[in-house]
Amino acid sequence: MVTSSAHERRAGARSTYLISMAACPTHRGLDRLGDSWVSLILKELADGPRRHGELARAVAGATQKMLTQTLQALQRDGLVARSVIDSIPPRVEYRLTPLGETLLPVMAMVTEWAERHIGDIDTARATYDSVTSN
Amino acid sequence: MVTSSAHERRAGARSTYLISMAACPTHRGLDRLGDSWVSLILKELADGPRRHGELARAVAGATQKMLTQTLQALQRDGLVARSVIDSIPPRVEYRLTPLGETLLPVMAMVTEWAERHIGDIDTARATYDSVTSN
DNA sequence: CAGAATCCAGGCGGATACTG
DNA sequence: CAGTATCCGCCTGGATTCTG
Repeated sequence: MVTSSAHERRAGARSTYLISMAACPTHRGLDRLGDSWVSLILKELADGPRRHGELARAVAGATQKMLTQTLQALQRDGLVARSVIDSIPPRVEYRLTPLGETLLPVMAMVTEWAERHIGDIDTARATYDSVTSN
Repeated sequence: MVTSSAHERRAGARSTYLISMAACPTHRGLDRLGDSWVSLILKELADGPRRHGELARAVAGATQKMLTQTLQALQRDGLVARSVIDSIPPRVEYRLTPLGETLLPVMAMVTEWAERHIGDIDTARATYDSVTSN
């Protein structure tokens, strides 16, 4: 099993605070979106279906392992659909499900925010570092 | 140093693919927001300044270590401001910076999406699991 | 009360090799 | 081409203890 987040897992181990956060949808949602390669994959699939190999190239930097793993997680959550056209060689296509498409506007907003403010963050970071560590 | 994301660090280690993702603002933004406790802290600070202890209680489930660590990261990114009113016992207040406040609409949208669709995700997940593992 | 410091298990993700 | 399986180092985050 590849799916449940670190928190879910740990929450299962000890008994406490299941209540306080496990049920928070926002937290859970961000947990998915934050999952390292999700944003890149989603961005790629936003333009239409992609084959496995195409994704591998587009999302360069992701290990093949991570790519498959992430795609499976997205599939499990019903955000991405996988279809096999078995021929030789095999073709596998991934596409957004309708549910997955509802994510695009959200992603767009995050992107807009990030592009607008990433500079401020870098500045703040540089300032903080120079003040702190010298 | 507590700050740089797993990817940044690993990207530094090996030389490849710095190009393809390190610079993507969306990815970087989500990397922050996805940071496990950020959403909960932000949610709390959205209603106004909070003391350390208040946050500790509100974000129950976070270790003291994680709380401090996350707050420092947010501070470094210029999203949260820390002010010390030194008295005995000491008071420390955290509040959103103006930059941090620009995040609230984004968070709101994520929250709305999550609340609306988290059910679908759970359904999809249950279906997937029952099909896969039986 | 706020937080820094240390110790340590367990999980994450990279590299590699192998199947249909 | 698409995907699985195994091995393993490193980082993350929890528990605990100690200051101002």
